[in-house]
Amino acid sequence: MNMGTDAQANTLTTAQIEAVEHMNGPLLVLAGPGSGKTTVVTKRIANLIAKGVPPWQILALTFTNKAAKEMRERVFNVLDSQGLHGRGLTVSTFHAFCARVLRDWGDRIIGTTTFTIYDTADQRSAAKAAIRACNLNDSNWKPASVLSVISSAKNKLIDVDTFQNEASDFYAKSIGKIYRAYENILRGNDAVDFDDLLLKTAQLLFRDEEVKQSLQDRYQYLMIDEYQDTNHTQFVIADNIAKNHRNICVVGDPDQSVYAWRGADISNILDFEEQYNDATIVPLGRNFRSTGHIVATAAKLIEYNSQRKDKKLYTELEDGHMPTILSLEGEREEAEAITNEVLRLRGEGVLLKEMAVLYRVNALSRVLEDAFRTEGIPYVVARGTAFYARQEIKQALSYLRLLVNPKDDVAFIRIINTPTRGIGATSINKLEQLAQTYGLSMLDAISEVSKERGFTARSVTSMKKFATTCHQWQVDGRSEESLTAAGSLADLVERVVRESGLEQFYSKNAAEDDLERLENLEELISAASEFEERIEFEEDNPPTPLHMLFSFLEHVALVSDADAVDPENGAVTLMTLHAAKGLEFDFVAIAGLEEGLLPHERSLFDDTQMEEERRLCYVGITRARKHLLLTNTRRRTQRGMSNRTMGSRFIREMSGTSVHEEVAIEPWDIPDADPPSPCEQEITTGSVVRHKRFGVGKVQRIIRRTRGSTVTVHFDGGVKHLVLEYAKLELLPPNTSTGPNAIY
DNA sequence: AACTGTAAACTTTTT
DNA sequence: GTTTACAGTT
Repeated sequence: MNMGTDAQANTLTTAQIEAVEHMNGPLLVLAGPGSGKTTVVTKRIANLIAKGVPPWQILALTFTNKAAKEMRERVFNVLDSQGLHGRGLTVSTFHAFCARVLRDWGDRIIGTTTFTIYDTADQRSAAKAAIRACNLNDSNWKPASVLSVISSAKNKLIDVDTFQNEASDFYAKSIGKIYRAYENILRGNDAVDFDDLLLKTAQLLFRDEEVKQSLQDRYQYLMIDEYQDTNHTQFVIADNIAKNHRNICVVGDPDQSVYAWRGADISNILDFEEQYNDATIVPLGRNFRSTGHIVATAAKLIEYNSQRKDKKLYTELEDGHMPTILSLEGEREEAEAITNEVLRLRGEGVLLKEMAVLYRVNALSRVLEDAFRTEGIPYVVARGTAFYARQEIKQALSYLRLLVNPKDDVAFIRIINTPTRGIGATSINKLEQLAQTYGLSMLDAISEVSKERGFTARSVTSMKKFATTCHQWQVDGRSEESLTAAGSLADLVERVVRESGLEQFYSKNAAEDDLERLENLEELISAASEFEERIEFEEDNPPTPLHMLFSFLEHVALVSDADAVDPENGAVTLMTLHAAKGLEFDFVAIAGLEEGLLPHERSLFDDTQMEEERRLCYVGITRARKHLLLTNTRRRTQRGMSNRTMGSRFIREMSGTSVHEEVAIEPWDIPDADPPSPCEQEITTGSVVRHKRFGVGKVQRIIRRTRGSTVTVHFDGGVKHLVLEYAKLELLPPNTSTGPNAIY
């Protein structure tokens, strides 16, 4: 597995050379998949340095830590070969960069530089508390949906004041109130969420001339990768840094924009020419990665998107193997077909680390994992975030967070009684009240706890002991002794795991999952130790364990799934299509090409979302260098229910001279063990069907087409013409009576 | 206060 | 099929 194409060795195309040698002024590189984008970016950075730009004046922003790491390594390699060095060069993710800015200047905008970064679960707790604080019913106001509104506001640079000013209806006004309460909670806890990292940095650039000057002066050259996936707030940050020198280079591909749902604003890349009207534009259309049939298939698919600039994608590589589309009976068979292909290709000498299986939703990984395990094929699931979401890890991290940020009440509440130490819900509520009235953090409020205030003797003792332990950790984390001690971060983490009682708590039972939790805690300690070894710091200014802990917690908060992809591993990678962006493999399998899965059901009725699904599929296809296998099933079990499926429209769109279609199961060959229920029989004239909205009706007429068959159904409420594919009609036994109250 | 079992909701994708 | 929330029991 590799990022970027090395295949082209040292010869660059004219277009690539133009991009590499461009120095000053805005530059837009429109880089199709496999067009040597990473090569161009790395060589361009190296070229800037070779031409005398000090490395520390260059800022390169990527999407994942893994991409940043890879880019940094490749730049350093190029520099090494030229006898140059890149010390001080900043290659970072957008979020990590903003976190660093706020570590330096955060006191000017959020009142602290020692903030905690809240993850999704922490955000949910804060949002719940905010909803409660507004006296709103949290069954009507779901934390998740409220948060998504707040998040998309923040991604558009809309702060609380603006939001409330613009709120006109009851709904928006209520959300505005929750937004404000949520912000108050975060500020009170010295915490930021993911979106705050961007929003607060952008605001800082607006409001604080000194910060703006400092950043503008330092970063004379700005480079942004995956520009099609940046949101408006990110644009504002970049624009403000580059405003004066205008040395901004953005690289991206509108056809690979797959994060609109997360606030990515495709107009950032589409309007770049207008924003920077003297921009040089370099299109890279030649694909160096994939063989001819694969490129042709991808090109064919993406042409179905209407909202796009036509861009030719071509290759001069040989045609190679045809992509195979394979239809299987169920997901077990699908997984088996994929492992079979993996084994076959391994026999041909393809390395396992050069193979990947991609899917639309994480839930699909389970069956695939089973198949890989039974076949004994090494595999890695790219799910970097999952580890840190485990309860025992979250608990350990909460202890660590409280250590560096005593105001973090969300962390406090999570661990004050884990492991159980006799402090129940009532005591915690009372403590919360107490903290509120005194304007203290919950941890600090413990000093005000007493029997006179209505706490039980047991809880008072427990709480005081808890506070003392936390305090001791803080003191030791700052101590001079451990300041220079090697392994101090890992030691600190280990100590907290032990002294918090977590270790003992999970050692008590011999239960299998407790054993696993213990192992995970061990793994957290090794992760800390690994982090410690890797981190770079100025020699004259070694960090205290507490500082190290800050960086570690920040690192942990900003990992992405794709970061878990280990190029050294001799294993097949399993991951979502989203996580696969920017990667490439010799062999790629994409599972679940079915209507409702890819494209996902939530995109079926929205053209814009449908186009994003198509781009996602396009991204998947273009990850493959030589071998591509696309699979689907006739029936799939989801949420414990087995359902019939329909082949993805994308298959139809791709099929043609460049792909090879196979049906492993004949359409009528449905296994006897699982006889068809009435619902699975075909709808014909006279069939009685049920529609979600219109109720039960009788089919009067069917017009069959390869695409978009229509049915005319006589419902009680009238005659309707429906597109069979979309209507999701449920077939009922022929003699069912029709009518509004008819029950199957 | 702590633990146990059952009901309900739930998954798109993620920094 | 999995996770979370809540009610009921000790």
